[in-house]
Amino acid sequence: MDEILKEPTEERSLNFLEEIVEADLASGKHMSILTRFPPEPNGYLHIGHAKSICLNFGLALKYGGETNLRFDDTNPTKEDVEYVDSIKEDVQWLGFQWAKELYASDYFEQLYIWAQELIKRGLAYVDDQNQEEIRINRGTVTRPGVESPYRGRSAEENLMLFSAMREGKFKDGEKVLRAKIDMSHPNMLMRDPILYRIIHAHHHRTANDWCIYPMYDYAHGQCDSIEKITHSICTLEFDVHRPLYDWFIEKLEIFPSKQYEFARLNLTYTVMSKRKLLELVKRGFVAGWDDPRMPTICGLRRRGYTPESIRLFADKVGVAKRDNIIDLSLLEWCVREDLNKRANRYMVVLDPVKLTITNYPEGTTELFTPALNPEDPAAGSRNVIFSRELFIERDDFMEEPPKKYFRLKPGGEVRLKYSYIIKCEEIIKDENGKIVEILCTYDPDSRPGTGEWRSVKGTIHWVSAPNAVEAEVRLFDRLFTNPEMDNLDEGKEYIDYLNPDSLKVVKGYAEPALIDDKSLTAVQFERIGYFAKDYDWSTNKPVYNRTVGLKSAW
RNA sequence: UGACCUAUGGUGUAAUGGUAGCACUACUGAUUUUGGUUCAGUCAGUCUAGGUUCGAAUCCUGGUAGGUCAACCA
Repeated sequence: MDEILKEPTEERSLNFLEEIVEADLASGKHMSILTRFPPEPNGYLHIGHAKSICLNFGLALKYGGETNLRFDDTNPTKEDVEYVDSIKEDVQWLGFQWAKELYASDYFEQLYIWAQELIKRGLAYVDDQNQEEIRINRGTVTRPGVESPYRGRSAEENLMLFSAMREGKFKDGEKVLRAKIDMSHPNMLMRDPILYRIIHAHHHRTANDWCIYPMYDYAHGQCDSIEKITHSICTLEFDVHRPLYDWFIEKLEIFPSKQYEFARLNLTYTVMSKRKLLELVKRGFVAGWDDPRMPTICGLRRRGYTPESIRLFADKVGVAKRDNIIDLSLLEWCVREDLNKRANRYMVVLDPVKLTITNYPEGTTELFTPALNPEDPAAGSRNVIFSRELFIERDDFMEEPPKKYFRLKPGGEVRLKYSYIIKCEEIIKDENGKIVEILCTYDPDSRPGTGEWRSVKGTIHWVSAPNAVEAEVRLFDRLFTNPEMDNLDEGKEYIDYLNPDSLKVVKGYAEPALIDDKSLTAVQFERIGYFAKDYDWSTNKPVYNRTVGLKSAW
């Protein structure tokens, strides 16, 4: 019994972050861990953030720690509560709960006091140079910078000026507070980085309390430190910021949070930059941030992706420090993997052609009760009405079929899913040669549950023509046609790769049971794909968004 | 003509000085009332040149390639 209970846990090696955490826990450096997810509320979360969320929350969950949600709101000109709300909703939808909801702006006063301390110790100064001068005097990556003429101001003068900055005595850009480090440092970030700049703008939380705002580098590490974050995980491009992160913590002698970097997620055929996504929305190429074609969490949600599938994906992509570009097919596999287990099945015909069973008695119907989901017996069953006149998929019949075509062909037999075997006897065409009706006969002895089971090569889906309900379907395809959206052809912009066929709306016919489906996940249209119920904004009629097609479904 | 980060099949990711493994993709085959699922299998990899070592994907050095950094963005 014990052996049965002892589930042979999947042998899985640790990623480098888990190794660091385990080492820190083992050495007693930390008794427990605290991570944080620190979005700037200036846009909606996307699948790339999902990786970061799963990493931060997942690490804490695995090692019995906690995770804070902290909004990095140090730039009032870009941020908005709209984004704060959507971020909270998306993190929760993904299935994570933060220990504390915090804001960098909660710490503005403490940050200000620490800045005064740096000034007193001769480690910071007020600079009067304008933006242009500061930029030029910073030097280049190959040439050292030039020290500011204001670098030698006394602590008293700096304190006075800094206080005047806070009191609003200066206009935007007139003065900044800089750290006094090394203008010839090989790392550009260490060439007297700016700590505070003047921005007379309304902040979504502190309103007009402040007109000076800390820069990312001055705020982030100290915020981590205040919260006693043990492992501050961010993406690779912040690697060069780490010396600065450590510099402030060391000089201020505060809790030694440590920063670790991992490679951000890239997906084929997908743009991940918030700036570009915002442009897609603003220029109307998509209906909004939650357009089902968007890689945003809310877009994926409307598309029918489950939180489980996204978490599975985050797990599958792994964590490392090398740049990567994940094949979209991995994401699609994760979605199918999850949905296959939980999606209810329905028959829907998207491109109908009429099929009449000539030897089936007119005016009679039959009821079949197939399982809603053969992968999950607990899902129950549904009623499917069978009749003399059906719709089948136009694709499921070929007059001149190739060799390995298993579906309906002249003189051929095929099983109608859940019901009888039929044989194609005659084709009726219109004056243009288009097939308008297929006449078949059925084998009454092939009824499931009666007599001996007979196998035929092909099984096709169908709906009863008199009973079918209309189902509007949105067939989404990838938004872009280029596999590497960060690696474009010369002279082209990402917008040039927009896929004109990314959205196709089709009116199909569905079995009536679909209407009553109450499941919260996408359903499977048999032999077609997974579809999530959505609503057309103007008509409020249900429409079905294609989540992902079935793998090689014809 | 700088500093830092990185380099394993087509794509990701393991192997921490000792048999290069796993997943996705592609392709075979078996099962199947979804050409789905499931199962079995095949193709395919250590950037390069030296060095250390009995032994190197792993350590060292040089080279090459890619990435990051010169916002009062994060």
